Amino acid sequence: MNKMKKVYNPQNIESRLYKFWQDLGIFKAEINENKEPFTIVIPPPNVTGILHMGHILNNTLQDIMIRYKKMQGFETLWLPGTDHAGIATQNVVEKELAKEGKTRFDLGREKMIERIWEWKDENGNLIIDQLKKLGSGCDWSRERFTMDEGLSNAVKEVFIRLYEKNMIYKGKYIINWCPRCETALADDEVEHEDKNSKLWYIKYPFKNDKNKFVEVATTRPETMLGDTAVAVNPSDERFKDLIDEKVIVPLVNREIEIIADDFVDSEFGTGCVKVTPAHDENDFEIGRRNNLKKILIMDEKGIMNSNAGDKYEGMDRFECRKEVLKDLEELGLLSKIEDYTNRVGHCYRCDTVIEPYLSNQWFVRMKPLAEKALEVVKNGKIKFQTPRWKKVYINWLENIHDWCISRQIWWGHRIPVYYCDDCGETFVAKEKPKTCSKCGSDSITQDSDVLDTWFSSWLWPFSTMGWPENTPDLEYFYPTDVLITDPGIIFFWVARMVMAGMEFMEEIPFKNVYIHGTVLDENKVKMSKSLGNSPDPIEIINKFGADAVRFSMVFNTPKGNNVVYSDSLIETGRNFANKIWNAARFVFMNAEELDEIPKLADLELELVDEWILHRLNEVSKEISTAYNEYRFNDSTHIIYDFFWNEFCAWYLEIVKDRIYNQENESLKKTGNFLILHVLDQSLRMLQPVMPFITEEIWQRLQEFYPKPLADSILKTSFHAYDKDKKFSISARKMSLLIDTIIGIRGMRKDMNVPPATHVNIHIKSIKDFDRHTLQDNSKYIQLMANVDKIYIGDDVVKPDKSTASVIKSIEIFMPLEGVIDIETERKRLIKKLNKLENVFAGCKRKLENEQFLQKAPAAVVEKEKEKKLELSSTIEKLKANISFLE
RNA sequence: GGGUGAUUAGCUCAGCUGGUUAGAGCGCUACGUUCACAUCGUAGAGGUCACUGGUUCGAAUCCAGUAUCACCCA
Repeated sequence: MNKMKKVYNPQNIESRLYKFWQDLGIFKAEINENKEPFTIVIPPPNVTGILHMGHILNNTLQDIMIRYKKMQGFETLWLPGTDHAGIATQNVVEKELAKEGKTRFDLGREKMIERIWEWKDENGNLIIDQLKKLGSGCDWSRERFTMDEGLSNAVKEVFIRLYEKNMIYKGKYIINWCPRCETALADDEVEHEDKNSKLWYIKYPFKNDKNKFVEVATTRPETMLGDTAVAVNPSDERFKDLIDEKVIVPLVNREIEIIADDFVDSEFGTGCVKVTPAHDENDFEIGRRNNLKKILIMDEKGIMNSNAGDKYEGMDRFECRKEVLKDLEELGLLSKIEDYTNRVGHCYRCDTVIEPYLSNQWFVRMKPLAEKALEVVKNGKIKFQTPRWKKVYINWLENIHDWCISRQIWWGHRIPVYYCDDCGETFVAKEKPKTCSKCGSDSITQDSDVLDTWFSSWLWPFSTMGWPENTPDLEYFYPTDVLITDPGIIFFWVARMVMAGMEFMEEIPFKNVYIHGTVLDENKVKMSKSLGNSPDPIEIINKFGADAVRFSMVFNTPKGNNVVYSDSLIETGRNFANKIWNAARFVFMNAEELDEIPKLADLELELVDEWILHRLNEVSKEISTAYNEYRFNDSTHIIYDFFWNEFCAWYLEIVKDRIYNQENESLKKTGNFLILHVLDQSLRMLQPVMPFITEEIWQRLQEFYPKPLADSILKTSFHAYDKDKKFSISARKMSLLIDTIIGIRGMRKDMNVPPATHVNIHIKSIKDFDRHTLQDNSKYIQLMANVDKIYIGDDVVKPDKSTASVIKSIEIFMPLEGVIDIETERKRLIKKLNKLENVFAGCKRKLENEQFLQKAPAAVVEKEKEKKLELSSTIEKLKANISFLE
């Protein structure tokens, strides 16, 4: 066997093992009718993306479920892939082009798309490789990309089906326009940011009396150039008489009317609102209700056009804002400027300020889709494992707007709509028609827009499995079991995937949704690319090991809550990995190879053996339950405590003596087997979280078995809870011994007795159970508390010059020639006494309360009585020991 | 403006359907290198569970309100 280094170094081990798993084909899912499937589709990362800390958490959780379920005997599939990220990817390549002094228009559509494919082939795999470094057990043979042929076909299919059901329409509406990307965006692609801004009050003169004005307030004064009305609330008494009056829009000298509309909030500004139907969503609605003209005053780049007037034409929108204000000021029409905080929309891909813009776009009618998506969540068919997000989901769907799906870019799925250049007829089809069925023309042009990237990823749970074909994969693996993702994506994915699943598969896409927390930096700020506050996870993996990163993230992320990241967090995992490594190292240094694997029933067990088997059994149940309930955080704490504190700190320490000194061959054999057995079982329970180190050690462990159990730990099974393997009495005994040992250690410390100094101990114990337990296992006490001679009896008396301690009903005395300081000793005991007396008082009060005795459950009352009895016994003994000191 | 959540040890947080002597990790203090591990061991200090009411025999836990903070949507 290779010698194990004193400190665990994950560096070489991890990459070697990932290759080992792939060579074994261990992540490859096969359709197997004898097994139940367990499926997860990855929320496809962006092809331009690089791994950030959120991905680490997200993919670790998915991997844990996959690995755990695999060991539970499920046929597991974790289907990976990436999405094409239309705007983002095109932006990346446009930036490259800019360096060469070119734009996409220099290349032309076809060449540009070719160029992006090249970029994708070269760089698109970065994030996939990073996922492998993390250890993700994805089935890479099934890897998908949203622009694969199959997935593209699914997109066309869906567009056509919706179009034919009249659920897709084209129309001129206000949409979110990014003047830099020069495309429309959906509502949820806009990020709102609080901005310290101004509210400008502008006077519009009346047509008939240039010395009278109405005053409006606005945060975007440049839009006044496109105003086609001023609106007031019809019930606002102040302005009743003004309705239908005509006013003049300054600077452009347009004559507009004062109209009445319920939408106007009388409290806001002056109560009179300027209306710009072509540049504001609410104004658009007002315009629609009142039949107003819609005047577009800027172009696709955010440059003012001729409608803005000669003076402003050609100016950038923000430049124009300054000019407009200056000019109004000069005319004396700017009456007031107030500080104002408003929410300004920004493009989620390039952070440019969004312009609400009147534009001809394609939309999906969402209401009918939303209804079904609401139903399956409300009736519990889809379960949110973190329930607070269910409310967010429902709230969004109940207030849903139609979805703008067209984008004015080139990279993506081109809209499968064709127009006859001659007669204008529209065709919706997967392939371009050769001739126009109406006029026979062969001059046919495809719609130039592409579809929103999310229009392909909402199909992901089934398009990746071959839909619209009815494939065996779809038959077997769909619906998937759980979607694990972060809250930012509830609308983009979760909700839309449910809609798509219900609409096209007539079946939910996943049975569970697990929304995990967000990774924050040390100042509790969300990590983001633009802030640059996210560390490079790969550097962290290189520094600490993937296992350490995985473990630490899960260990520190409570269910559904955020995690505050710092490097020191990862030290928890690194230290734990090192602990596991060294425990294994100890086992391997001391264990002897087994000729055969013994049956537990044939082994002679002593107390500590029964105890550790008992704990192993209980812990395996707790962990399984935790995983099944998606309590990842709990599961890591349970295994951490068991391994570190119970197995290492107690079992291994006690069993050392047996291995080194014991003469009883039978017990020696037990110890030898159990250190291997408990290590083996612990590794299996840890495997989902820390796959690398557990595999590495487990492989080495095989050398102690007559023959290897399997070629990978992933092919073994998780420890199954056995209710017949409870050793409750032994657990009680062990806990008494542990309390006693800790008590003695505390006495040493309190009395400043160096650990190396041997002491003798006298224990008085009246209860038979306690006394026998202590007597039968006194060697544990000697070993673990470093005690020489030990006297245990019901008639033990306190030796001269000794310090005392009372543990429940047990009195412990430690003779200390010459070192006892009466005052120190008194303080020690009185401190303990005070604490217990407080507890006792509370206990007594409860039991004297008639209501409590009558109304509390009998078991609770009984427990309280026992507690009181025990406390009074301890207190009595403490008092006696204090009185000895007087 | 609407919605969702948070407030427990110096820091980051657990504490599920009310009954614990309120826990963990990190940090802190003291002591410790008889060799699995100093990425360690042993022992310890540290909390009016944001505030005010209410329900209850009993509230960190349930309800209402107040304050502060965070996130999402308009």
